[in-house]
Amino acid sequence: MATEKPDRRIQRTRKLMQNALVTLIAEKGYEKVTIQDIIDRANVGRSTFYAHYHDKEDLLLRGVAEIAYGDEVDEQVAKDMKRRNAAGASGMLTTLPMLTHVQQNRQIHEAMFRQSNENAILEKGTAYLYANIRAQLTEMLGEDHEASVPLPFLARYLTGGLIEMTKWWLESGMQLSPKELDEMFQKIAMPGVLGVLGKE
Amino acid sequence: MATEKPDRRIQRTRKLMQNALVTLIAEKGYEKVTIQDIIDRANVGRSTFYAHYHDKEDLLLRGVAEIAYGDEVDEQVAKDMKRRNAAGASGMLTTLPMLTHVQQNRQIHEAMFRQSNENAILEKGTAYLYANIRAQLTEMLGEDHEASVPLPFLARYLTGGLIEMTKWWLESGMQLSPKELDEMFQKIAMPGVLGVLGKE
DNA sequence: TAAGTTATCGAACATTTTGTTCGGTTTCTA
DNA sequence: TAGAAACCGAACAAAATGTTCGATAACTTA
Repeated sequence: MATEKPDRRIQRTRKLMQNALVTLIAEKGYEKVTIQDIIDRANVGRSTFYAHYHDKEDLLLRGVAEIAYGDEVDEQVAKDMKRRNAAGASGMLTTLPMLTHVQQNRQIHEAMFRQSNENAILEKGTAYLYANIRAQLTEMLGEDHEASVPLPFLARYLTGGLIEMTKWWLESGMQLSPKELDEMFQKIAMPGVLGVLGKE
Repeated sequence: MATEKPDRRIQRTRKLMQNALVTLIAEKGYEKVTIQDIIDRANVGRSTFYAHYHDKEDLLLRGVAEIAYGDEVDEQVAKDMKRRNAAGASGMLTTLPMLTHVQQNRQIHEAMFRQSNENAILEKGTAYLYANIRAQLTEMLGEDHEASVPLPFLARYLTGGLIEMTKWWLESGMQLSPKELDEMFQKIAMPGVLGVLGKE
């Protein structure tokens, strides 16, 4: 599958630049990282950078992202999924391998999410939505009940689902009315919500 | 609440720059938009831009984001929520006002999501996760059943929830084990999934 | 291990983008 | 209509990007 291993110098240089980018993102955020920062941290020449990657994003995608979501990971997850099928775990989605993978590659994922927080306007919208949802959940729960999962966790989950659902809506040309979309959302979200809130 | 209305020239100039940024993001993506692009499109002087905003992100946050998630919007949603409470719609989350708002401010939201797609590494991870989830759903559904919502919609919703949940996990210091997190996810997600797949 | 290939270095350079300054002009408010 | 405030735009400094090329160092393979 993988082509022959390249020259050692190439491997070294690329790994140096990949690590440099990841740690720099963790420190100051993706946008604020300059090429100069990267080559200083990696201690490689300027022209060397451009010999490997076209620009910063190229390094991120072809370099860093492959560590997190390349072929090796795919194989690992595929293996874990087979094991899950063998164990006969139907009625649930297999997400454990992915969560384990996040734990094992924590730094890369922190860099990844750190970058996502740089989307200022989306972050503001997300925070707004989260606060709204969380308030509603608190109200729904009342004082006499206790949820079987942390409320912030539940609110974050719903916020993320709602936003991704909205992206789908826009990307697919807004064929549905807000009312139709809302009904679909209630249908897939509420059973689980009512369950953990002890309100079934 | 709102302070006295500023000079007309200020209102005009800011609106021009805000619109310029939104349309430019829609065209070429946030990162590729330069200050020069903005002032050309808005047809204002260079120094004028810096008289109002510190940089591009400042315009996005203090300018554009306020249109989408400022005080006026808050009031609107609050009003709609009160109406919903009056209608006694318990057992569901109030998201319809937000969806309507997205529909009414489509261009801004498209710009917002367009920017989020510029996070190359997160996008790759999301696409990977989406493909995985969608495949699992297809398998779970089988051939004899039909889902009551579009499968891509469901898969996107779950993907978004899963990612936001993971961000929460990391941000809160990874206190829980992958197994515990997975169990919580199954608990809140699966009832709705099994419901729409007709597998209860 | 020697020969030949390939990667890296680093300085120099053109280009682009950013951010600031300031005197002159236009537009607003009262 | 007079004074205040905003806008213009050219000119500039500084920072970052991206390219080139000859010299040097490191690797591979026979």
